[in-house]
Amino acid sequence: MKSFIKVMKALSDPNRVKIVKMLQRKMLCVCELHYAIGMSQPNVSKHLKILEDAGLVESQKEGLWVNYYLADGKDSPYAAILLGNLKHWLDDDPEISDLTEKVPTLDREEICRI
Amino acid sequence: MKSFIKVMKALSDPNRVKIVKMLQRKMLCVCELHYAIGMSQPNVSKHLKILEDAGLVESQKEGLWVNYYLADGKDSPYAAILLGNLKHWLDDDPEISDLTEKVPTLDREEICRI
DNA sequence: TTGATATATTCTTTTGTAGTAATATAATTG
DNA sequence: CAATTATATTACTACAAAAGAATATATCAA
Repeated sequence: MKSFIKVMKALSDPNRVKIVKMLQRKMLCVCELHYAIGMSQPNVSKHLKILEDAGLVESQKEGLWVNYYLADGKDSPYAAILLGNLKHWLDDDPEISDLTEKVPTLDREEICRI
Repeated sequence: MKSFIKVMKALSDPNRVKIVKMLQRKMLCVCELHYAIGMSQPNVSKHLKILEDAGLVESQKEGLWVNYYLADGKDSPYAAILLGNLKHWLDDDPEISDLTEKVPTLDREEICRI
């Protein structure tokens, strides 16, 4: 029950859903999400932690950056199914599509080094 | 986005998940849920309203009783899919199975008329 | 080692959600 | 109509979650 609730709660916040939808396009670091969504960096970090705790997202360090990407679902079957559903869901939401269309143009070298 | 968030929020509460799992077995009235889960009657009513707003549950009056049952999913595709998933999910959870096993024995004539 | 940069954590404030208690509504029965 | 009963609503309290600000950690570069 607990792990199911964790997944549901993690996906109950619009900002976290935005993050998930963006990560569907490609792996992103914190500052790219921070820049694209317009959320504070600490906030992005906290939301990513919640998504990671729920088994929806994984991360890997790459020097100074931390790459976040969608989990494969081995940890949580609930997360796996929901991530599968979210592949098609919400694509027609303007707030979402605005963001996901931005993703391919994000260049962390340009965004973060300021 | 809004309707998706509504469904996720509705399913983010253990008590509401319990209600959904019980309604998988059969249609129930408020006092049956109140009695079985041990939650106060006003609380059950409020949770049912949240589930109904999310499109997960529907209701129909029958005299003094109000019968609640799982929605068919015409209102919300998100609700429909999640309800589908929840058919197999959480069946092995002891807290859930204790409740769902009780469902067939619930007799509203006996429970509510006191 | 010092400085710079990306990320994480903590603290505080604000907002939202769950629970309880009391009361209101609505349908049924006598 | 009055009394009863199932459900809904409201007001209030307690707790959890979200955002912002400040600071800490960790890695890289010079």
